[in-house]
Amino acid sequence: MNQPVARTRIQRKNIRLISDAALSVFSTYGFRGATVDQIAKEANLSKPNLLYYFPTKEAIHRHLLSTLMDTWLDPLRDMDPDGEPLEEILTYLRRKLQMSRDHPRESRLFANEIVQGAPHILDLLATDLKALVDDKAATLTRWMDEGRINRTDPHHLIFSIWSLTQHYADFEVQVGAVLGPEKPDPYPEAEAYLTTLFTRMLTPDA
Amino acid sequence: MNQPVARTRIQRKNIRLISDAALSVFSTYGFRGATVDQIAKEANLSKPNLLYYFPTKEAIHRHLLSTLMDTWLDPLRDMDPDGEPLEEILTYLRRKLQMSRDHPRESRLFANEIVQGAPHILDLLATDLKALVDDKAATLTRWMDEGRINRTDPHHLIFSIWSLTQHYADFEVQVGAVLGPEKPDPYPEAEAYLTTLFTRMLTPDA
DNA sequence: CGTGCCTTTGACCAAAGGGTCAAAAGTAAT
DNA sequence: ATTACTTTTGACCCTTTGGTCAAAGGCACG
Repeated sequence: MNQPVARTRIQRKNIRLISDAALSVFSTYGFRGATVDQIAKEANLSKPNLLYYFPTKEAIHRHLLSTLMDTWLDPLRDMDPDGEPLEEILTYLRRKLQMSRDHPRESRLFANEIVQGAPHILDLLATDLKALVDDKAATLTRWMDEGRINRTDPHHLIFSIWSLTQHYADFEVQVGAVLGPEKPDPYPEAEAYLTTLFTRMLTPDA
Repeated sequence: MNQPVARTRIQRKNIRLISDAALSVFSTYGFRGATVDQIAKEANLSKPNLLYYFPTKEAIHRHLLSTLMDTWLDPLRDMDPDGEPLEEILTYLRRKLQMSRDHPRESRLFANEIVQGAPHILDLLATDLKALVDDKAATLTRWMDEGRINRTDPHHLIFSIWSLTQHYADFEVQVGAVLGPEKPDPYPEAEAYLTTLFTRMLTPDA
């Protein structure tokens, strides 16, 4: 059971339980701050039972990160070079925002990992992620060359979409504290604000 | 030595050493992931010696957070209700970006704290920070009423400045990995990009 | 129902962690 | 040089933590 390639029904169920529990715990405390006991308790398993499915704490963490990495980048991957530029970018923006709303723990897992120096995925960032971003940046540059969106730095454009959307998941408690209890769901306003922001930024000058 | 009110030269020196070391360690591993031994080693002190100045690990962390909180909010506090709106906002933006560049560890300390649910400062966020933001949001709203900047959601405008600027400190390794080693300093481009972004967003339509 | 495999667990271990303490080593002012 | 005070340290303690192991308890299938 070194890599969790689930064969039986029980395995599938428990690996799902553990992954979910670990996601909660790692995203709340970071890798070093999380404990195996805590994950086990959250999953309603005994610690040795948990370690029967994943040999080490690191293996659980690795499993989560690699499972999530792909999902996380899908929206960017799906940005269509042949689509209508502004529409493609706004769709990307909205999908990212939707991911913050629907999967805040996943977002915070990555946030923890990266804030802490990305010790477990630094190589992936410098290879896979860089390649994808460079590719999409080239598409953005072409759109700018064609005069279909305003000229600007494509990499920083992408960074800005990341930071703005992930902020609502990663800094959820701060957003909640500042907006106060009478505004429990900031996402509708966020979407309107961000749509305007990028529309104004990118719509070609007359 | 319950609260570090430095009296002697040695105390001042060691409290400075400890604070600096603790900043590095807490900002890299989060509160629970950090160890007292590690902070002590980083400060070139023995563990008992460190604990002579701060009674507990929590006390060091509290000391850092409360010391930094004020500094951190100064740029927003300084946004002048009687100034030129766009200029005030862009100055705020640039000062925040400068803080990310000059004090990335401080930024990551807060990022860790807030990503992990802000257990130690949640009350401050809901009181002091909320009050300050609400106050400045009112100023922004007035500027919009006066037609001096475009109308938009003032709270989300502030959130966007936070997220965009802090991104460069908090996600430093990711930015570095994506831009690659030949672009070691992203800040000039970031400043140009963000200036354009907010200028386009806020300059009143003709 | 018996056999063989999968799953679960209580007991245990060594290392690391936060923190204490009494005694030693400095420091400063007389 | 003495005195009174501050600073530093080695040794120690208890708890938490990541991980092991052998034995017990299920489960499926002929």
